[in-house]
Amino acid sequence: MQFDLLTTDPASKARAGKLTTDHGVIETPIFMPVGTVASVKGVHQRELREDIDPDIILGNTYHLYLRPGTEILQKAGGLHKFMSWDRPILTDSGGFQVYSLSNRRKIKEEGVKFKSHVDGSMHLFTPENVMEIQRKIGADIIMAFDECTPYPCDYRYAKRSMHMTHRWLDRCITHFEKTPALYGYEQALFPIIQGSTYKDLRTQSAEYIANSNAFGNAIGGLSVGEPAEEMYAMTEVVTAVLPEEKPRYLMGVGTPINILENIALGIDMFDCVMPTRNARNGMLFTAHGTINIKNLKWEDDFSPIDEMGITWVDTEYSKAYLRHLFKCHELLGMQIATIHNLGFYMWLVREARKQILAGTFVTWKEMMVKQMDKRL
RNA sequence: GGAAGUAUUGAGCAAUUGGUUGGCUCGCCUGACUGUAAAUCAGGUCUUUUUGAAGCUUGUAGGUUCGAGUCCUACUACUUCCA
Repeated sequence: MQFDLLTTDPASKARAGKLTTDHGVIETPIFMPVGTVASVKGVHQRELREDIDPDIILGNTYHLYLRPGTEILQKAGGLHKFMSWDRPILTDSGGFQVYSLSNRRKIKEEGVKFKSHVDGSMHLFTPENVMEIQRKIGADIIMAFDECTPYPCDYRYAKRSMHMTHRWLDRCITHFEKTPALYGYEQALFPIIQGSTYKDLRTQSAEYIANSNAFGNAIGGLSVGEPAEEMYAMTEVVTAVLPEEKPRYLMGVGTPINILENIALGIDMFDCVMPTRNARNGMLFTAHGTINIKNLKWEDDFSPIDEMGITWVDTEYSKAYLRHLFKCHELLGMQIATIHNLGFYMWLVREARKQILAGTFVTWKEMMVKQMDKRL
């Protein structure tokens, strides 16, 4: 696996790079669609490949461990084969579930005891077994097991949690190095910076994570409800510490505007459920603002979903038709909206990359941020 | 022609022995959604009002009663059964 930093924007900290994996090249900055349980909800792999065309997608360790389980995934020959996706995959470790399933788990130094949201059974996640599970899932990039703290989070807790995440990282690395890749291609482990919204903790965590000398570095614990300004402030603090020559992944972000702002701060990789989830709930992202397609005002608007026509669905279908599908709870509506949103997100990061390479990123970004900050 | 039953806010249902109907579900309208317990969740949805609040309401018209969606009478509409 290799990361080549191609350009750094002179007017910002934005970067364009190239991450080469055994499953293909990832051009950064990149947005990674989320496919939690071995499916990017609402789209076929063929549509994903041909219409949306992301360089990499996400899976989730906690969810895949529960269903179908590591045994099945191993029998299948790994997640790529199981889900028929031959491009790169990144798996999150389950650290986010420590946060989002907070009422069904207990955190200890040893690890986290989970009550399954599927059948209520008890499971223990430790840095060690999370590495093993991720080896068996077989994603190209795997994540360290961390605690994603909520917002707001008091300083003492954030500090204690951060240190535990660091200790967990050491255990992750030790165990990762002890366990071989199972399917004949390389896997890289990304450590995760925590520290909530405290600059000193973030700096400290970034230093610790940078010292682990991993292939790439991730920023976690953001986009959990804090104001965007705080998120940007934390990104800035952290990127100042992280090595230039390694990819930086901001986990769980975000809105199109969040993504552009964080690209400007030096982030290379993003993932977020927003384009897919919001699509299923009737929200469309466009270059000119967001659309709630369920709104009455689209009832007789026969103009294309999106004049830009990034994906074929944009011009194939009208707003009135898409609204109709949503009002009737037709599955097709969610599929169309998902293809549209993911197509738009991919266009956004690809265009950002072009602008960075052309040296025009900042002007373009300012224009886009202004333009997208609207409801249609 | 005869008999029985039903009538509540867009729809469908609820509402103690008569004791504040405006409660529920759906629909509709509007929000929300950031490493997916999410095709989910929240709010609104009789009228007037900017809020606060005020007012009207259980097919129609009467009656009994301190008090009627609930009991009685007539009418109207619908449903079912018998001719």
